[in-house]
Amino acid sequence: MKDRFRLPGGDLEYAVLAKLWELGSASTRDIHRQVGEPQGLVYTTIAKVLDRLHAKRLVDRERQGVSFVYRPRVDRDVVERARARTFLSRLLGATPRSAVATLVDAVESLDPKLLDDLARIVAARRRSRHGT
Amino acid sequence: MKDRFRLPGGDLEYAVLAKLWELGSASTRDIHRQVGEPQGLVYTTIAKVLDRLHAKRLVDRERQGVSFVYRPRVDRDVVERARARTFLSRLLGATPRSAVATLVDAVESLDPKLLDDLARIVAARRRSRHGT
DNA sequence: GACCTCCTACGACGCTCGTCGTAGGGTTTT
DNA sequence: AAAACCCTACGACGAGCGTCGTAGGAGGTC
Repeated sequence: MKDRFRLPGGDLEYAVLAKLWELGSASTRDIHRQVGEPQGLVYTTIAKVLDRLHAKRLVDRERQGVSFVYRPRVDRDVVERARARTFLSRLLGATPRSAVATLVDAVESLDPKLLDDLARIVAARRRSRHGT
Repeated sequence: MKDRFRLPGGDLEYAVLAKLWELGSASTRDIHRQVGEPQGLVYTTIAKVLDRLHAKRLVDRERQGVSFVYRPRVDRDVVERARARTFLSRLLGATPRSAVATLVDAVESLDPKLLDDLARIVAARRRSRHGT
């Protein structure tokens, strides 16, 4: 029975969590400097986000003197997969077929180079499926 | 100077809008029967959503006797493209490269058949790019 | 010891979206 | 006309998130 967690619902939550994956572990101050400050966010904003991440059981925290040190509690892959699924099923909704084209358009318009990555990855996935 | 609108932010808003595109025009009652009732939603919920869609300038309404008849004010393509871009840039975020793979995984896990559509569409897009 | 600094805890607020409830005003039915 | 019905307008509420402000503790500095 695996411990449940709730996905990060917003972009800031996700950015903070991503930074934690990157750093392995970090204090509120660390995260604030690296994620909050560049966006002009106040210290307590980051503290609150970390708090919610903790409430969602996405991170562990450990007291270190006065402050907390946070570290991810869930594998990045697991969260990212779930997140991608959530986004995608919302986007594709009821008519996946026709929406796939729109999705590809969006990928292209975001950065045409991504089309190459996309082609490569799709090809690989399909190949490995045939063997399955 | 094109008239601005705000994207539908939630799934219900989007579903209602999609139904309007499908029908061309419809009364609140129509939409309620086709979208609300199947989900157990009360009439006023749909009325409110339509109201917000109107406030977002996504639909026009016209009085017809006592009730309103709504019709889309913005092309489906335009909204869907914008929507896809929004979702995608949130999903891909800062590290598009690695996230594309996750995206493809999600597509596959949603419905493996979509991989074929995806491959086809990507191929077509890349071909037409080379000519560009 | 008085003071300054840093950290967390807690609560607030605004905005969005899903979801209703209710009031008030026409329309239809009896 | 009275009763029943339907429609919109308006307001509410809760949850999720981003965003702060402030209180109060714990430790270091003068």
